[in-house]
Amino acid sequence: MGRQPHGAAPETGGAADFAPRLLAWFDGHGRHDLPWQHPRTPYRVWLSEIMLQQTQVATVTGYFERFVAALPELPALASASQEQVLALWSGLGYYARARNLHAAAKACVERHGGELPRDLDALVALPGIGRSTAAAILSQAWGDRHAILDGNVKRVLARYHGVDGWPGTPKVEKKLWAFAEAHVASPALPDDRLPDYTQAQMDLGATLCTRANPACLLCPLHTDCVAHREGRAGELPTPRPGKTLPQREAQVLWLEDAQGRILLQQRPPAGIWAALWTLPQADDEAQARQWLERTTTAAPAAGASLPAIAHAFSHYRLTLHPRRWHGVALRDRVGDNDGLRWVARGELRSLGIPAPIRRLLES
DNA sequence: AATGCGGGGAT
DNA sequence: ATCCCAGCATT
Repeated sequence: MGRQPHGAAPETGGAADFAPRLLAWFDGHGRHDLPWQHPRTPYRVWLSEIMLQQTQVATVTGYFERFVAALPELPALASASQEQVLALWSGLGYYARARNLHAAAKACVERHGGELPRDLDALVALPGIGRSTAAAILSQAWGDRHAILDGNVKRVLARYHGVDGWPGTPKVEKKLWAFAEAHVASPALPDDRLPDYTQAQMDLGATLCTRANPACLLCPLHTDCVAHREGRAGELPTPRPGKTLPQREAQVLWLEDAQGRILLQQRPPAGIWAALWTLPQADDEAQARQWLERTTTAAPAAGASLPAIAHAFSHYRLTLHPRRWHGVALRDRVGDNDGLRWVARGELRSLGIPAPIRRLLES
């Protein structure tokens, strides 16, 4: 979409002003000191974008600092162990991101000379990088002209253009992509300002055009914003259809040996908490007793019950019922192939452990 | 087109 | 207690 031929058309005149107004606001009010902006290398931008998927900035910053301190460049990540990568990710959630990141780094060493490719399709071909993440990397690290469409931009554009419908549906998402592409193609967006433009959209969405209580009167776009004009900023974007989450229970077995080491078990490579280390888990008390008798010397009835732990996932709720035994040994015929491992307390921080289990063990 | 996949911040 | 966040992969 180019400039209007003469003057500003009443309905769409705001569209040509989108980028300039956003940039002017960004220069004075945007975030210019996020950790991945200094230096803004492709590797650091990539890592930040992956960590920021479905995760807020305040949660990410500490993880980002620790990760780049341990693995400062792409080749270091490629040659790191999966164990180290998962340990650095431990507590951040969505662990497939870490496995994909690791695999993508190896692919870059194999196929791209140890660097991220400066090409949208080549980036999207890497595991864990979709269209929006690829565009964010290219625009922020290289200044290339690509549109992003993350949660912030979806919210800003749904309001600015008055787009109805939940953005999770392909139909609505397609509309939003079209608007995002139109704005980034505007001649009013200077060639040298793509990194700032991309950051500015996310900053606006994160600081002013927030989900609840948007600060419309401070917004540089509010005079052209359809939602604001119609008093619907509070209703857009349309919320996701509600659903009641299923409830599940699990028994958690906290076993310590004579030296106070803790028995951990590595979870299967797929599913929830894939490949992470957790306390042995059973679906109910009967299965817990059976597993204890078959695998350990622990007397099932001797376990001390601990307070239940409520943990919410995005798709179900889990109530964990922990019990604890001391002075336990494994039975002779239990091999190493069960993914079982005695772990000293000091060793816990070097392993990928789900957040609620880590909290329990450190309580 | 729908679902699986964490954890925490905001209200 | 509820929603959803700098999404992507899989089915």
